[in-house]
Amino acid sequence: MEVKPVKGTHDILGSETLLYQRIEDSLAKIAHTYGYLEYRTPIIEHTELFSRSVGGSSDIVRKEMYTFFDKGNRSLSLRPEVTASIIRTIVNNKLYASADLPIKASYIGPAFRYERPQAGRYRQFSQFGVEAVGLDSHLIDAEVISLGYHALKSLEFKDITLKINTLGDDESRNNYRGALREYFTNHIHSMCSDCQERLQTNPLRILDCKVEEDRQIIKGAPRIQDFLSKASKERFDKTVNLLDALNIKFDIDESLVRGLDYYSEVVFEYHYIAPDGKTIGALGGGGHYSHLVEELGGPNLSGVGLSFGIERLAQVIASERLLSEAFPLLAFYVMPVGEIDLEKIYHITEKIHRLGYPCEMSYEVRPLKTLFKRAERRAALFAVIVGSEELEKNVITLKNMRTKEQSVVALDDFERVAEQVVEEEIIAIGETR
RNA sequence: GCGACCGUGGUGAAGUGGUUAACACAUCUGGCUGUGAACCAGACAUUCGUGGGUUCGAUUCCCAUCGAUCGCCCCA
Repeated sequence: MEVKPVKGTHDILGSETLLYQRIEDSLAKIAHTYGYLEYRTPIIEHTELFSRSVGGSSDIVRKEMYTFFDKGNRSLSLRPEVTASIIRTIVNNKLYASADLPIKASYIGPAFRYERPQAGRYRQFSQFGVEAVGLDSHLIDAEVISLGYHALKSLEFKDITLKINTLGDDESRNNYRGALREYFTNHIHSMCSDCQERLQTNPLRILDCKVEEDRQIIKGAPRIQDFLSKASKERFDKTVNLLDALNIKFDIDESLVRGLDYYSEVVFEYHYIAPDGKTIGALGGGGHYSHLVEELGGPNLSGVGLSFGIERLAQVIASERLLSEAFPLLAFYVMPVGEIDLEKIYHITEKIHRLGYPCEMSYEVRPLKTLFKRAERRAALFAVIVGSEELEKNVITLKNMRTKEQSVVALDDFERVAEQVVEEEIIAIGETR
């Protein structure tokens, strides 16, 4: 009986992995540029960590967590996101006491949510993100938003929609939440069942509802802008003005709420709309949090963070053919010809490995026709043809797969020729793209 | 959690209640002792996701189940 992969998981194989590595390298580099160092935390945590951070009223905690009891009867969960773990380790290690603030952490790794898989959504997926903890300023909010924006730019995304909103501070939100409850209570009988539930749990979420009839009602709802405290309003204006000055385009979207309970003040999401109009939800998003550190047992420090879904990035990059030039190729494919000692061919191949070039040999003698097909499949730059004629003279026949030009090279001279010819070919290929 | 649609070889796929399950690509063998094309001949699914039912007979009809894909919800 064949064993299938677990629903919502996926294998990443061979050349696809090259794309993932390319994306991850690019993201890590951006984070490093902004001064964020990578933190690696476990993928299993005490369930309590997430119920206290992500929030008991969030869908993520209520119905999407992989929760189980271990043999010591501890309730553990696979992490549905990484922010909580980063904050936990900052608190555990009391980094706030010794490090300069803000503490800047980046992360990359798997997260798990039990949802129905669909386009750009998996039960195990990878997140990249950053957290800046311990500085309460529009400067750091803008920095994180800018970092995300430029991360997408570095991956050659062109049409990014950046949505921004503010949820205000505690005072603003309490007042606003009360006003929303009051408003929607009068209309709730004609609204969808989800909204009826949201009215109890988190009325802010009603603003996100996609049901057409409900949207009409939502249009008349009170707006957060009218309930913002002076401090929140000023802070948001400063953030937005700074982004303007940085030449980052964004849309203010008052319906943007986000499903994790710990956010306050600025929140944002990055969206991509394909030329054919298709979307796959948010590529990434984040926001500011005021009480998360305290909630997890640390001092009263605020933070701001963002995260991206690697699979979603990869999906767009693959379908829009971004980054197509970036993949490493096989430099040499070694082809044995005729009746020949394959060990001698292997020695030549080993020599090329020692020089540091990606290289493979055919482990069997096949018609050259077949070997050329294999070389093509491997996107090899050069064929190295070796038969008894070559072995006798201590040479190899070197053929450029693209131009089909062919020359005979002395084995003793191979290192020098290879260096020159590979470099030239990489440049030439770059120019034809 | 709700809904739609699908499940035939390595891949893309056609098909029918009844005897050899099309076709194409890929792969392999040979025609052709060493150069990527083309051509020719041949090989390649004891079997149509899994389990059950209807039937003389099921890949085809029915039910269940699992899985893929997509939409809603939510989010990455």
